[in-house]
Amino acid sequence: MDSAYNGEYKALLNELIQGMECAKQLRVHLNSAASSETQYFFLQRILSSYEKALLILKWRLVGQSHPVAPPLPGAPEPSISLDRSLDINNNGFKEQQDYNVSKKRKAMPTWTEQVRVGAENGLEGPTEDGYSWRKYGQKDILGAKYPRSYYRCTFRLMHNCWATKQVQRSDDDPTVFDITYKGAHTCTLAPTTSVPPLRSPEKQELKQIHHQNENFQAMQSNQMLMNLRASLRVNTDGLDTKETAFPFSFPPTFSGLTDENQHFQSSQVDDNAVALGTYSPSFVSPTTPESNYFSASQQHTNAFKGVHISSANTSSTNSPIVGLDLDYSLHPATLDPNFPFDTLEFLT
DNA sequence: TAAATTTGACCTGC
DNA sequence: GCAGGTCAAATTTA
Repeated sequence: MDSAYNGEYKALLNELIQGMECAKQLRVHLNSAASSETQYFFLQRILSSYEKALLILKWRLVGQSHPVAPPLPGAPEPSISLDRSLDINNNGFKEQQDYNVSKKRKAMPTWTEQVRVGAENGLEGPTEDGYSWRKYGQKDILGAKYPRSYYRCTFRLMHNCWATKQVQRSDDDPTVFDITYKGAHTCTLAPTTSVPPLRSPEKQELKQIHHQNENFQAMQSNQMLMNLRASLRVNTDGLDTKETAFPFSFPPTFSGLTDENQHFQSSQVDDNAVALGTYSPSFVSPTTPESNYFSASQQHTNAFKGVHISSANTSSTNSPIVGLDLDYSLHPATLDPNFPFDTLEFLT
């Protein structure tokens, strides 16, 4: 197995894991009567993971490295388009005869993503995809309410990177951006963090929308924290057996609500729960308050488990039922299944 | 002052 | 000929 194949395999595995994780989240949100926007967000993430996984498989099947790791810097790309609505047949793959190598601009590999500007991704959506872009044009598109912006890789000259992307705001939903990527990046040594932030109109609009959402989310989070604090029950069935070998992964950290002073007592825990000590909520997701994240630690083994606690307000009782899912363990080899966890706390 | 964005002109493909 | 895509000079920003 060569290194390129290793990289593709890992990327594929990563996409599938992400898709599975999002499906789990969606299931939780469906059961907890979360907002349709939250459910839509996870649905989009699942679809995106499937598309990227298919993209990787597709390139492997035609004997090419996928666009994340192109075969040769600056080389013309094979004629492959992944526009979901046009080019993928019933099997999800295009006919082999269409893979003609062409030097035409339109022949570059193309794929499209739809990104909703919302609480979950905020500014990390359309403009923060891990690469550095420079705007080189903007055009009014016939029949479209909003102009289309054209970006190319900042390192086109430095690293001969010919990746471009087009960003267009949806007519129907101004919070949705259609992003079309063309060409592969060959500038993996040039992370976004080394480049000053973009000053595009999209960025400014995104900031405004994000700011408007923040106040509402903080209010939601406070209410959720109070509800959870008032009636927390933890069901730890199967806590020590549901481990996986996948890397530990939590949602991005938000700089929003933090409350270090609130503690839940272990007396609030079900009889079948392991001794968890005190709960120290220091973080509640402001974006998905129905779902809050904890970590449970075993200090004697220096290991901890990722624990996903969700609350579902039931109509028959005033107490929200809190279910506990063990998602991933960071160091499964070092976990002692017979030893209780020392703490259960919100992630920060 | 360097780097990024804007915008009108030009190019390309259908 | 038209619409979309790109170029490059002018302008703006940090």
